[in-house]
Amino acid sequence: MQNQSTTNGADTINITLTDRLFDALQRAIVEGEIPQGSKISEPELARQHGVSRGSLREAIARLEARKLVERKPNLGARVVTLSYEQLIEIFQLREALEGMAARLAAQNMTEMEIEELQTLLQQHGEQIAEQRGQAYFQKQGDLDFHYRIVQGSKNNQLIALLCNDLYHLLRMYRYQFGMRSKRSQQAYEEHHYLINAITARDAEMAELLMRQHIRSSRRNVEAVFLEQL
Amino acid sequence: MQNQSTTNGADTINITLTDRLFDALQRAIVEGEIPQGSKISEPELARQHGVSRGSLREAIARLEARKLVERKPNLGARVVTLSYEQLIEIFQLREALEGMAARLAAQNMTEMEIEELQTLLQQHGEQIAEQRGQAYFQKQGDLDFHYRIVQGSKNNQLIALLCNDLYHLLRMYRYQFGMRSKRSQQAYEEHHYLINAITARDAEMAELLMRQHIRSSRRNVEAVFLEQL
DNA sequence: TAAACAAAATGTGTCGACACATTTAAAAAT
DNA sequence: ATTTTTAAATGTGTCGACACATTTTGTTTA
Repeated sequence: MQNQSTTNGADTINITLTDRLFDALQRAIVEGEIPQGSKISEPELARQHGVSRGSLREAIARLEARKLVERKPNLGARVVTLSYEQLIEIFQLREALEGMAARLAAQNMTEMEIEELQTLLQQHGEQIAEQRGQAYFQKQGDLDFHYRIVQGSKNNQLIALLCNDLYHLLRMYRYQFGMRSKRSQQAYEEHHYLINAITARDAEMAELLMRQHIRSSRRNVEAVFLEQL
Repeated sequence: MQNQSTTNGADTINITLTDRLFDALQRAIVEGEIPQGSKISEPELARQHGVSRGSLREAIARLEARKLVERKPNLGARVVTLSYEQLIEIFQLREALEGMAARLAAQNMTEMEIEELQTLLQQHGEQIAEQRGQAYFQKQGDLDFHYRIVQGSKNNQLIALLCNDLYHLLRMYRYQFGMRSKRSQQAYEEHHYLINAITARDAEMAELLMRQHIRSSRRNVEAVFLEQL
């Protein structure tokens, strides 16, 4: 999930210049190094990275496909501006997609994958118990868990959509909105219910629980936002 | 739904060369003019369309983002090869996404939009009754209906995903696999139930019915495929 | 004849340059 | 001083050219 090279399955590691550029720019945008809404000057960026405009342009085109930048003809490209409304829309998307992923995972994960998932969850539990490790858990642990379930669906369309397209946009929100949440304990419990449903191969229940889980997460975000106003 | 110019919202109509190229290539691929799995030679295609390789390359990059072509570094681009497995995966995606769209549409469509949808459906009914108009109905009518519901969700992420990304890939399957179905009468009835749920603002039911509708459609495809073997 | 190698041909990745559009700065007019 | 017009500057869209990788062809060798 962390640093996949986007284009290649696994064969060739990050060869082309455009690939590296794309990864670099994506990181810079997601982490806010290049701020929201800022205009991207092709000549300047190309110079900064020591590449030609052509290569840069292809990289920008890919960023556009992932909805990290918006481009208007003859006016150039701007980094997207995140909004509360869009975040809610994304949560609705995730509810539908990851719900289906959980359903399929309950049907298609191997016994070994399920065991590994249980092990992972157990580690999370220990971390929470030990150090009340909120930091790690919510930032990486939650993502890991969801990631494995998506993979477990064995549906390549779903996997590509969630792990390539949506994932980075979501990461951008986490970075730039902070996304603090005191839900780690509850999230852990919800993960637990989910894994039980998957272990029991109860697809219907798995989907239901995943949707509830994501909806709870959304409500938490809504609450955090409201108290900020 | 038919020939939107992809990049622009509505302001500027298809200006850049790359835009036109992209639309032309997309059409050619979807309709099978450029056959599945065929290799794309950049110099040749560029010459045929009378453009430079640079412009063509950007167009190909967009096609890649829509999963209509696959590209491997230093080996070039190929038109995707459609498969039964992938089609099933797409149906699962649609079940999740359009189900959510129906749910949201029941909540967010205006009264006027609902009335228009009813009018549209009524027209479909007449066409079916009159001429047993299978041809039109299944090809365009069904798409129109689904399209309006997706729009009615008012969720821009969902709309972009379904109407831009997935739509053309699905169209490609319809073109190249034939996709004949004797389900038009039943599909019409299912649309009827759906519109009733939306009119009653019953979001839960709308999602359920849409998912059933798409699942039926998938089963029909599965059946057609099995009898072809 | 088949396999291994070498050389030519083709194709992709990357670059720099030019034409036109847009924005910014300056000058003119009210 | 404010607005309109004009000109300079910057930026995007498009092109053609070169370097390197891959494929194809032809040649040599077993």
